[in-house]
Parts: sequence; structure tokens; C-alpha cells
Amino acid sequence: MSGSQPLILVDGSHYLYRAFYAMPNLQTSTGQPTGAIRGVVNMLLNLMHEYTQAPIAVIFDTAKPTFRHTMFKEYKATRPPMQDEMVQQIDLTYEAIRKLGLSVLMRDGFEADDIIGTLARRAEDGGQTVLIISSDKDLAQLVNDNVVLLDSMFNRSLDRKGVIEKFEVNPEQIIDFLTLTGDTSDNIPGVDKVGPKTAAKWLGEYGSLDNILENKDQIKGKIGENLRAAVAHLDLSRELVTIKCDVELGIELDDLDRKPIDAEALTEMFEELEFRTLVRRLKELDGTATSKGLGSSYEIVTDPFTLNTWIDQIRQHRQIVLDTRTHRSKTAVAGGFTGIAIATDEHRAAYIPLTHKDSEFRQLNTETVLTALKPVLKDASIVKIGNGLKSTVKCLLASGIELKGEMWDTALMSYVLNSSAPGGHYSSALSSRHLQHTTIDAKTLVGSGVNQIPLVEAPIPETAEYVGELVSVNVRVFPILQKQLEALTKCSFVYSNIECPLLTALARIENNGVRLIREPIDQLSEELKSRAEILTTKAYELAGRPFGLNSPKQLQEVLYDELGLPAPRKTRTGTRSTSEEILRDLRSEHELPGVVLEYRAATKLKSTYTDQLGNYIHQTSGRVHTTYDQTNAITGRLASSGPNLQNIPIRTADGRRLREAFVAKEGSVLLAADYSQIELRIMAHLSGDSGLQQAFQSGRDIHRATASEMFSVSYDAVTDEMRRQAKGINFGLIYGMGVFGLAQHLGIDRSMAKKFIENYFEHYPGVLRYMDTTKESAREHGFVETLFGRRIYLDDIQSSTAARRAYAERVSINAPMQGTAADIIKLATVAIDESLAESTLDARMVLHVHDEIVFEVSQAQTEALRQSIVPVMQEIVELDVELVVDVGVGANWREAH
DNA sequence: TTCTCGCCGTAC
DNA sequence: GACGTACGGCGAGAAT
Repeated sequence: MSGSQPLILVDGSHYLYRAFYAMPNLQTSTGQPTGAIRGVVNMLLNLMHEYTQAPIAVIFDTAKPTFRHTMFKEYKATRPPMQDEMVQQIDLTYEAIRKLGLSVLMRDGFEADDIIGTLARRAEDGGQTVLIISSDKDLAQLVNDNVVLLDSMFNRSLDRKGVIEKFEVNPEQIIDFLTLTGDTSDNIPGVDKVGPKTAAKWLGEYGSLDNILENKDQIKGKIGENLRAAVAHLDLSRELVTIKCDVELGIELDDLDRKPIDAEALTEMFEELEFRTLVRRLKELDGTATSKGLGSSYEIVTDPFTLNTWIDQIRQHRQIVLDTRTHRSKTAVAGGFTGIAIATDEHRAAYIPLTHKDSEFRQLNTETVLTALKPVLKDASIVKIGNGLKSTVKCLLASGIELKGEMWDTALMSYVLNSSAPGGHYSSALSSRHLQHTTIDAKTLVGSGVNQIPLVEAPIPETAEYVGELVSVNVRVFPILQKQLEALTKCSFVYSNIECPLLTALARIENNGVRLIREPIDQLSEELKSRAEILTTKAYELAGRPFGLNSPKQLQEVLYDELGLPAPRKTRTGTRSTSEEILRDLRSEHELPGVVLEYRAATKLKSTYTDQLGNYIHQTSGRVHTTYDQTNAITGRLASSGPNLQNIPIRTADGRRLREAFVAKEGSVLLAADYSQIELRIMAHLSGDSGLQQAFQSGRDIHRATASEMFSVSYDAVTDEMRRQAKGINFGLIYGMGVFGLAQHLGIDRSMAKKFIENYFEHYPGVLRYMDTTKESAREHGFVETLFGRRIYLDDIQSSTAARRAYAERVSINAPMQGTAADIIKLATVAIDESLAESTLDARMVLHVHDEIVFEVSQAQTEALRQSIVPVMQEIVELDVELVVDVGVGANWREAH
């Protein structure tokens, strides 16, 4: 006895047609068509997975005429005959269903609907609830408080309320409703020109068809005439649409109970039909699968019916784990979806291929899938889980869909827990670290290097295995990371209040992009080209021979062997350095080093910037859309790539010319807002040093104030040289610099540098104390923290190798300051993103450069924007020293800075 | 021929 | 060995 389990009645003919048309060309090597069988079995396995105990009966129409044909010879006369390929699959489909342990029912002379109706009534008489699966709207007449119609084509289940919403009549009025509208597919006549709207209106007014007919003379106009003309045949139509609920079936409900799966016979059958993935899936169901870690095979969703069963499951689980694969597009800024993998729990995952170049499979239309998924994605009560959700959010935003509800991005969770975790934070790395499972190497799917193919060109089954595995990894990794986060309050804060909301803000910034005009960079490129040519000739003359100017190795030979210049310090690998610093010193010895420096400056700018940036201008937007990596910098900073817009030159005049190519759209300007001296201010706050804090509070130039202290002269008496040296110390401290480094940097000897540093610490003892306690705490805990509790782990802090240990110590000094600055600007970015979304300002963020945010704003609203963002940036957190934000406005980025 | 690594230089 | 965090171009030698 099935107890509280519902009785599930599946409209088998409906399944069969859906499956057949989803996979029309599938056949075995011997030519047996199999698409319909496979589709039906797949859908039933889904159902069996969802309802593990419930009796499931699959009911079919037969080929014989029914009592309706006897009543009305035109009944279903317009139906085309069933295709041969389908006929050839029917018996095998029945066989497969029986082997699954489910019942197959059909009766000559009756339609599937009548058997479904009969069983539904009998079951509910016995107090059982019934779930009918079909997209046939006729079955809506069976719905009541105990009978629900699961209409997968409409993406929802129709209970009494659902029927009323969809048809605007009660389930009890459905028969009359169908009689009035008729049914073209069954060739049942209704009333001419009466469709669902009119039928619902009349039934709302008169209650029933009988009552409508009693008042038929009151209905005016042509439509009234049509009604009166139809009276003669309406009784017949009503009888035709009425489902017969008392068919003599000769079985008991108990006969429908689930039987064990005949795995052996099914496996044999599937092997014959060449259903390889189904064989694997069966083994899992049967519990005989050899566990190869996650070792599942993943369903490939190619028809709306299966898609909708998945969506129903998402609704039930209240969570969706998804992995979207996206590709670049010339027309869409955010590109498009290659495919989407979804999972609801750890047992199963599905891949929905969308734009693969694989003709073996029918693929659902992206828009269809998004439309179907949209209610789930926008449902704030359904939890969203993924790895790298930003790319998903970008593509969805471009399709006008905003992801709502809790978002758990396992990459961000992992990053917050340990930003320097070995291997990174992609699904594959999380799988290795947390599940001890090695995922399929992407290379096996798309290759690598020049032979690498875009995922759209990868075959669908292999892609499904690959992406399905990744989404399954996230199903399993998520609870592990969530538990770890829950144990760490401050890390949870960083996730929930900084990284997670930032993902959406960054998605918008990336989609916005920044306008870049080609002309000035191309012109600069030309200039640099001729300059480099002249310098090359000159260098060859000075060297006495041509050589690879770009090659440090060849340059070493020329400078140190052939020209005999004094060999400088070695690089890390023991070669003689040709770095800028060394060449600058060598300028006094020979003309060549200076020429090389000029050449390098020109070619660096050309090869890295002017020759590259133009290629990143998007064809339709005319803008450059960088990607911000939220999980790569161990301190919490963002990184930018494709192109990197965080290292666009600014120091040299040539470099600044490049910035003139970054412009606002017509009628707008760029507004750059940057935090002034944010890391030093954070040092003042974190160290609590009153002298440094006062220096900031005085509002004076911080380097000049430092110099005044260190050199014991009045503020006004500080020379430019003194200021330069103080500035060197200030920055050196942030980077954890030592005596040697400072000496090097300032071009002074080590004893002098040592004195400078001692002098500094005498005047700012709080800073010294802070450095010491930070290092001590790092040694004790193995990590340091930012102001908001972001952790930076330092594995080498206890290293027995002095160099490694020293390095870890420098990081321990720098990371809290750099990281706190990152936390602050990220919080501001989130707050500004939200306030811009709510405001009517024609303004958007277009760039993010560590301590600077660049906006594009309509010229007229420049001041309004400034006033809306500056307080947010300055007051996003209250420190012991105030945060100062400088704002610049201009037609281009150079002017705005 | 392709891949990986080191050097170098740009930003904050 | 010596100043933190990034990205990326180029050359050179190793791997194929």
C-alpha cells in the first residue's frame, strides 16, 4: 500500500510525442530509431527520482477507434497519422517502462484521458491524492482539492487555484468551457468566434453552459447568432470533451504499486539500444555503480518538458546550483550562454546545451530556457549557488534578468576563507582540496594553446560530463565552505557585506565598459614606431653592431662584455641586470644605456598599450570591457585583465596621452574620485600613533609633515629633498621595507637609511609598536587581518629560511593596510552601486583602480553625482583619521585625474 | 612548433 | 637577499 504517497498518472502519449520531437533523428547503428524511447525513459527516471515510492502508471492511447469516433465520425479526423519512426518505438517504450517497475495501461475503445479520469476518481475516493502529468488542457476538468495537473509545458502545476488563474473558470466549468471553445486539434466544433476569453466571460456571468443556453437570446450581435447556431451540436461536443470516469479496467489500485527495477534486463536492453549514459544512470539507481568519486553521468536537457521537470525540482529544493558557460560575442557586450548546468541536490545534475555547434542534438533556444528559468532566478526565496557567479550575472543582466535572493559563490567563499589557498578557487581546485576528487581537465575537452577550441565547438555529451561534474562539485563543496564560514563571524561579514554584493556591482561595471577612441592611440602608436626605429639605429651605432634590443641577454653581452661597462648586481638567477635602475646609473659611463631606456619606454608603451588596447574595443558598444578578478589578489584587491585597465600609464607625458583616449560618451564627462593617501591613513588608524594621526588631522601635506618631524625643522622650512626622502620612508613603511631597500630607493648609504628609519620611529613610536605587534600576531596565528576581519594567511612566517620568513613578514605589514584599503573601496563601490540603481542620475561606474572609481555622468549632473558619492566614500567607515576623496572631472581620463 | 619561465615595466 | 599587490609583452630555452 502506498500510504500518503500520491498516485501519479502519466499521459504516456504526451511523453512519447515530446520525446520524439525533441530527439527525432536518434537511432542505433542498426537503424532502429530510439529518440522517443530514450526521452520517455529519461523523463520517467526523473520522476522516479523525485517520487521514490509513489505508484506511477503510464497511460497510452491505442490505435483503435474509440467510442468518440463512433459518436462523431469527424473526431480527430485532422490528425496526421503517426510517423513510422515513432511507431517503431512504441512497443519498446512499453517494455522499458515495465522493466522500470511501472505500470503501462491502455484500453481499446477508450482514450488515455478516460483511463486517467477513472483511476483519478477511484484513488481520491480512497482518500489518495493524485498527480496527473500531461499538457492536455482537457484534463483540467479532473482537478479538484485532491487532484493536481502537472503541466510541464506551462512550467507549473495546476491545482484548483492554478486552473482558475489559467482558464479564468473553475475546474468544474472546464467541460462547459471546452464545449464552447471547441478543440481544433481534436476537430471538435465549439461556438464560432468564441475563444477562451469569451467562454470564461459567459461562464462567469451565467455559471454554466445550460444556463447560458437558457439565456441565449440575451446575447447580442454576431456572436449571439453564432451561439444560437451552435446549439444543435453543442450537446455532442460536450459529450466528446467529457472525460469518462467509469471505465471498466479490471484492475485494482494496488496493482499499480511500484515494482523493483529489472536492472539486468534493462541494462541489456539499453546496451542494445546504445543508451550508454542511461546504462550508467541505471547502475546508480540500482546502487551497483562503481563509485569513481563524483562519478555520475549527467542528463542533457533538450526539450521543454524535461527542462520544466528540473525547474519544478528547483522549486521544491528551494535552491539552484548552477554553472553557466558563456562565450564572447561581437554583438552582445556580455556575450552569450554556451550552455547552463543545473543541479538541485548531490545526486543529479543536468546540462542544457544552448549554442553548441553540434548537429547531433536538438538544442533549446536560449530565450526559451531563460524565460522558463526566469521566475526561479528572480525568486528571492530560492537560494543561488555557483562558482564565479559574476559571469552568470553579467549575461543575465544583459538579458534583462536580475538574479535575486541569497547568493553563495563558492569561489568567493573560498577566497574569503583563505585568499592564498593553493590552486586557487575555481571549482576544479575546490574539488581537489575539499572532495579529494580530480575533475575532468578542461584540456581534454577543448585542448590548449593554439589548438584550443571554443566550448561552443565541443561535443555536447562531453561538455555535459565536464560542466555537470563542476556543478556537482559545487553542490558538495557549498555546505563545507558554508560551515567553515559560519564558524568565523568576521569572514562571514566580509563575504556577506563585501564580496558577495560586490559581484553584482562589478558585473554592472564590466558590462558598462569605458569608451575608448581609437584615433589618438593609433596616432601615438605611429609616433612611437618611428621613435623606436630612430633609437634602434642609434643603439646599433653605439653598440657597433645590430643586436636584439629587446633581449636582456644580448644587451648584457653588449654592455658588459663588449663595451666593458661596470657589471652591476646580479638578478635573482645570477644574470647581470639591465633594469631601468641599473641603466640609469650607467648613463654617466656611456651613451647607450640612455638610448636603451628611451627605446624601452617607447616600445613598452607601444607593445603593451597602444598596439593592444584598440583590439579590446567592442564592436557594438565602442567601449572596452575589462574583467575584474575578485579572487586573485591575496590582500583583497581586485585584479583587472583583458585588458588590464589598472596599469594604464600616468607618470610620463606619453603615457598620459594614452589616457586622453579614455573618454565619456557624447554629452557626458568622466568623473574620477580617488582616496587620498588611503593606505597611510589606514596605517595611522591601525597603529593608533597620535603623531601620525595629528599630521593627517592638521590637513597638511603628509610627506612634508613627516619631513618636518623627522628633520626637526618647521613645516615651512621643509625642502623638496627632505619631502622626497620622507615620502620614500612613508611608502617604504607600507611595503615593509628594510634599511637596504630604503637606501637603494633614496640613493643614500645604508647607515644613513638606518638613521632615517630610527629617526622616523622615534617620532612615530606607535607605528613601530604596530609593526612589531602585527608581526608577532602573524607568527602566533599564521595570518593577519584587515580592519574588517579579512584574513591573509602567511605560510612562511615560521619558515626556517630567512628570506622566506622576511618576505612573509613584509607581507604581514603590507597586507592589513592594502587589504583594509581594498575593503573600504569595495564597501563604497557596493553602496554607490545601490544608490545609483535607485537614483535617477544619468551616471554609471566605468572603472575601478584600487583607490579610484571612475564614473561616466551626464555633463549637467556632474555636481549632483559628486555630492552623492563623495560623502559615501568618505563616510563608509569611520576611522580615527578622516578619509579624504579627491574628485576630478574632464572630457577624458587624463583631464579627470 | 609550442610551452614555460624569467626579466622587465606599468599601475596603485 | 634586500619593497607590497597585480597583468602582460618579449625572448630564450625546453619540450614536443
